[in-house]
Amino acid sequence: MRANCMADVSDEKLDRGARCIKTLAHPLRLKVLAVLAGREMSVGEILDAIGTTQSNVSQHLSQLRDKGVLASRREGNQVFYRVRDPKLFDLLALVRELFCDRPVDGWAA
Amino acid sequence: MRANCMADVSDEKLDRGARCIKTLAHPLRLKVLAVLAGREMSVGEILDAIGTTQSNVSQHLSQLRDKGVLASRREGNQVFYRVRDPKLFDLLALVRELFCDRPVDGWAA
DNA sequence: ACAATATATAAGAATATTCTTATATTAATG
DNA sequence: CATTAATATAAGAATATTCTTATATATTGT
Repeated sequence: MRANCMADVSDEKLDRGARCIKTLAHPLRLKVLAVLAGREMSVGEILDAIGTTQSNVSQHLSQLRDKGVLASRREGNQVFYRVRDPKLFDLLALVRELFCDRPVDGWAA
Repeated sequence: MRANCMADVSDEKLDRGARCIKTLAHPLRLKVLAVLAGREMSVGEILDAIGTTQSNVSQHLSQLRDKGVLASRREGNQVFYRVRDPKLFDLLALVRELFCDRPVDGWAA
């Protein structure tokens, strides 16, 4: 049954699926997820860790939150982001396993 | 250790990872994968199942093959494509699990 | 209320992806 | 070898994404 789990998927669902996957398909967003692995961080901390403009980080964070990948929480002046579901890292590990020659090395050719 | 599996990933590797994920991030390419679940198919058969131009399908198939998602085999006049690693469907199932409210329903809001 | 800090949003320029159209390649057949 | 069928490739137009710059909003402290 596994092999057939994708049969008869409607075009609309394929669109939504593609949009979801697209959410993960950007180096800065992957870096955000890497940095957020395990812990919660404020936008400022993420900004320091990532290295781009404040506006750019903010936009990527919004995108990740809008798609349900991240959750956020305001505390006074700051906003903290976290990965909503740790299964996400299983997914990313699977991506590596599938696309990498030598998984230990990280993302591959 | 799981939560930290993405720490210290180089920018270059993030780029490659994003490109890999991007390969899956298109409705027509997802549809190709759905259609190819389990079986091997010729370009012509895929074309019939997908519904777009011959050129367009061919380009998406190339992209999927170049990234290692699909493998191809020529037999006389025709070229047959297949999913290289069935783990791909585990990955897609995880995407659904993560992004869908009701997984049974398919890709979700 | 005002200034300072942290974050978000808007608008458009820069860039990348996708699609369309036309043409090329490859293999089979008469 | 000319023709047909199947698939691939090239070039550019159409479209979508990302980044930059400027500005807005929210919260805290004075």
